[in-house]
Amino acid sequence: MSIDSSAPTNSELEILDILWQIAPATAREVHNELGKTKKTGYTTTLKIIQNMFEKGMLSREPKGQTHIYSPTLSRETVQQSMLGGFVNRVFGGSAKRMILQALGNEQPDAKELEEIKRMIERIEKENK
Amino acid sequence: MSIDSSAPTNSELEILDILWQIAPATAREVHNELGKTKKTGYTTTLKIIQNMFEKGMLSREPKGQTHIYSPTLSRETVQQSMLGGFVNRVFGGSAKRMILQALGNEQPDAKELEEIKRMIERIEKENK
DNA sequence: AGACACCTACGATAAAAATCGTAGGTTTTC
DNA sequence: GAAAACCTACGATTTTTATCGTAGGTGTCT
Repeated sequence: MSIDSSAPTNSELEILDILWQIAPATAREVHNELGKTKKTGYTTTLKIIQNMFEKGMLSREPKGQTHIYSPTLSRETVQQSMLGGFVNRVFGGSAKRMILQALGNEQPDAKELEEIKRMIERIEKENK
Repeated sequence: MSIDSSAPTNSELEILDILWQIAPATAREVHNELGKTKKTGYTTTLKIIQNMFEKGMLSREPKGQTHIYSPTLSRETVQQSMLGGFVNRVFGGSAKRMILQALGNEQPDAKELEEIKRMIERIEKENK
């Protein structure tokens, strides 16, 4: 068993990423988007989408002879749970260490730093 | 091909985690540590360690009839590259969005927030 | 020397993920 | 209404990861 059984695989994440932008959409539409950066067959995309539906990651509605798919979870929800798993696995559960490393390595620009600082100050006020 | 071909799998990461603490160490020693939280056989641990050696993730030296293993990359280096891959895959490359999400969800305590703020201010000074 | 304990290497198996081919059904178009 | 162009479902294959069993070597203890 995996650490987070609801974590999408990389291929699933690519599909979610597209669906979060264009949902509701058919498998064909997802595949066309995917085709811009990937060269796999249509049935491959379809199969992964069907697997995701089986797992409950996508919902679907029939339309004519095809299906229209949508993600069941929001981008934020999935990001949050994946972030939690990642921090646990890679940073021993310490979000602080992960953030410090990200700040050190990714060199965010001044505007981004300000935004992060504002976020921290807001949290500090809430905790007071 | 995966997005980051040097990314350790979860099992590999568990072993790295132990080796970063006790290296240099034999497969048996790693397995004993691992046994505290996992109940897999010794040959399983050994096989993963051998695969990691094949991939270049571990170096080893013979000692008597056994081998002594060490990670070839530091914890910080691996964390950094995994973090980069994760931000790309899950947050579309935006470290800022990832950090904001982490701050919002993980509820770090006041001391940690201060530490992060100090880090930001240090970076801001460097950029001036 | 014989028994026991330990080690390695190697291949077998299992499970999960990714990929594709094919068969069979609509819809569209001439 | 036949042909072309879609669609779906389903199974087969490949690849990767995880797991273990077994065969065989080296050393140790009595």
